[in-house]
Amino acid sequence: MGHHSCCNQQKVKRGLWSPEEDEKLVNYITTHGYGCWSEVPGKAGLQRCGKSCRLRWINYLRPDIRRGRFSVEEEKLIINLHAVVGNRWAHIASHLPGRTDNEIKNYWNSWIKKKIIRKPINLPTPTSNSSIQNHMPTLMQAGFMTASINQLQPYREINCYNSMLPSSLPIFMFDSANGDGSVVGNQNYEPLQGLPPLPSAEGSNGCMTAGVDGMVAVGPTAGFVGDHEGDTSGASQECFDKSDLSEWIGTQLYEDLFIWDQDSESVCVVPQASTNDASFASFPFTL
DNA sequence: AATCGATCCAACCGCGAGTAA
DNA sequence: CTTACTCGCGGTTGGATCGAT
Repeated sequence: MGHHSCCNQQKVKRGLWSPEEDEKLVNYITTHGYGCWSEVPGKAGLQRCGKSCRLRWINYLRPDIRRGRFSVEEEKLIINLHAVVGNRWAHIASHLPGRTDNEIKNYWNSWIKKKIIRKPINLPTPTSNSSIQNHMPTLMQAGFMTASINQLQPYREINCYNSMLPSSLPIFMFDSANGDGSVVGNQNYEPLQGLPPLPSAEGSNGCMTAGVDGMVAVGPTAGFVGDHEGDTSGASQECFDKSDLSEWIGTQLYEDLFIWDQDSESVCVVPQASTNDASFASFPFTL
């Protein structure tokens, strides 16, 4: 495509920066500052566009930049922040002094590739929900954290595999009786402490529509997951909006989550870092 | 040593927001 | 109100590097 508007009137160099260009930019910025990036190339004697200068300075040349591998603490912080704000890299970077949004984004994308790209596995034909339970080790071996929902009915029907789940794994059900999505607990039916109430569920604002015997599972870094496969109520397949759930999700991190839908006799996988419906739907496992 | 696929990451692109004229 | 322009952001690309064979 075309160049930036700020580059149209001049012949600009592109590609990697040379040490000489870096030196010119650093010398100019350190003595004059950068009030207007579009003026920087001309005044600094660079055949670059202002946008390129800005990017080079912010991502590489500024003195407070921190390079090298991310520490464990930084990694945790990135994961936690991503669970809250999603792909708002600049926001995440603002919490990590010396790190750039670009660096964090690159790190995250490569991390994602390592963590979530897995091949589908063959699952056995279930005769009952317990048969799924029998094969949980297989799923675990394949690298998935697993959970199972006996029936997608109100929360009292939750049937999970307690020993295989972290105690903090949040599962919350949409209560069709009162249109309230406020029931939150872990697989032991214990309410999770210190969590704010779920956002109100209103179909018009991206939250799950009232009246659906739906289920929402908070996946790993996902903000939301759609309601269950096989829902024939005709109601919305809308999800809780990620931003609405961000406070609730907080700093939790989970591995892939298996959801067993008895109605459709299928298992769906909520992949790590799934961030939308499409991603959810792209991992169906029909038995 | 050579080859080649995988991975990394610096840089580019397009878009939206803000703002001045 | 409209237009033009700049800045900043997130998504994407492609060259450089790494590692396995």
